[in-house]
Amino acid sequence: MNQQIVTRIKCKDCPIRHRAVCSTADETELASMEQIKTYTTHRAGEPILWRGDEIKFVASIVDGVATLGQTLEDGRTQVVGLMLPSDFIGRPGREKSKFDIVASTDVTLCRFERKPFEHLLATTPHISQRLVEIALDELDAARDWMILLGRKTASEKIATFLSMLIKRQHIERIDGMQPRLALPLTREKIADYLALTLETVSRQMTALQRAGVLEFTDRRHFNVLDMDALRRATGDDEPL
Amino acid sequence: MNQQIVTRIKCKDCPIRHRAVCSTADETELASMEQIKTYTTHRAGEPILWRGDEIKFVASIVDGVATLGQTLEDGRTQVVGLMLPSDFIGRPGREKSKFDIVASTDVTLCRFERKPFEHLLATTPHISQRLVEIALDELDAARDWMILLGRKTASEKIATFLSMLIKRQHIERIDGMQPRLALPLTREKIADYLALTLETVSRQMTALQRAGVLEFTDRRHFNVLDMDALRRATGDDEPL
DNA sequence: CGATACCTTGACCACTTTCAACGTCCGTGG
DNA sequence: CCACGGACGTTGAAAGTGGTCAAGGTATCG
Repeated sequence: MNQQIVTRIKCKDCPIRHRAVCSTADETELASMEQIKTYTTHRAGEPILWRGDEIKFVASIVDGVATLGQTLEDGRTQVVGLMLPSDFIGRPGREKSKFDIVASTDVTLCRFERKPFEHLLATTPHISQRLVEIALDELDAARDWMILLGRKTASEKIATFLSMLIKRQHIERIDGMQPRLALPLTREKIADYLALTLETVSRQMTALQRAGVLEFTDRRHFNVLDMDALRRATGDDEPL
Repeated sequence: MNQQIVTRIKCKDCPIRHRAVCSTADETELASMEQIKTYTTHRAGEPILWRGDEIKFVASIVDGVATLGQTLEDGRTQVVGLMLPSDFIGRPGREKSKFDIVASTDVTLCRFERKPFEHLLATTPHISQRLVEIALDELDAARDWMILLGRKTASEKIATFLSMLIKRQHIERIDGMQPRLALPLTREKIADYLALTLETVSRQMTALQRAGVLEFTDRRHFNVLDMDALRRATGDDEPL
């Protein structure tokens, strides 16, 4: 698993303090979390947890991007979730993982051993309530992704994916500046997330560029030139 | 909304008593639920809740089948969840529904007004814990469906759908008897659930019948002749 | 008995995949 | 510093799966 323990950061100074599972914890509760947490890092491409593995820990993503994936017996794969900073990994109350979790960029986790965390949950209503909210939000997100997978065209899928990245990374247009984005996934992983092939992903991104909607500066970075056009291209009736 | 209030059934005699949100409630807790519950019925085809509607109530499905659906602006639709008896409808803590909920067969609900139910949740840990389990199970189910939508072929989708019906309705093969199934959805709704067209659904079902895997007695009922073949046709590596 | 909703089947077509070749970036080691 | 190798990405042509359009069949309910 090749993880490294890194220097502890104080919860107070944590970049995800106000969004993660700990966001509703008060000072005392935060102190007890601080005692049992560990930071670990995983290099891009490394697995964090395989399907079928025993779940020994849960964690919040502090930095980086990980994917939650599934595989059919003949090797077809589907990414079923994209985990960004503040997202929660693992499942209290479950022994084994149903999904592969893989670091897509370098990832830093704020990690809790499962048993102590379950104890914390049982004794800290603030944290368990927050976990319910997180689970319900993920359920909504999963259901939104189902209409994308089932009913959207390749170009709508790409536009929706890029819009989602902009939204979830809280990237705002500041006075006329065009939003600049980094793709945290390879074309192949994007394809696995959108249920396309990597060739189709490549072609559709090229098409969006040719249509003047965006402009790649290199293969992992682009500027959005026409945000409204991008939104219209998602096929959704409301801004994502 | 055209709903009818029907005679109350005692919780003790309720067919979903041991599986629904109330399953972990003790006698006292059950008594307080009994006080605030109402039974309502909805005829096949009637909407139970539209997207954007205020969520005035939550409910368990006692009998029948309902679908949870979404629509794109040009009318493309996707069913994102199939609600069977004991499943939970509605979202405590949310003001508005994100999905259309439609009765697919005649449906009987055990219904709670949202506010009193939220009060119950806050004061009854057994019930809120059960609701978390339900939400996490639904999240897993949604993610399983994502690989079906994204990566399975039309015939695998049909086989998976039929296998799921058999599993979720707890239909067992009793001494050599072949499982007999009722389809609770029209071909069109099945298509909306599997992200196919109704024509493809029809063709693939015919193909399964011609392959000797199943046998339709009429268009809404069939016998499974070869359960193993059906499982193999799902594309999954483990029996669903 | 007729109207309507539901289902089946066929022919054709389009979008995405597949297969293949080539191009580009980046890290490593000579 | 440059050359090599491997991973990643682009583009083109051909093929295939499922969609679309169309016609006809069947069950059910008034």
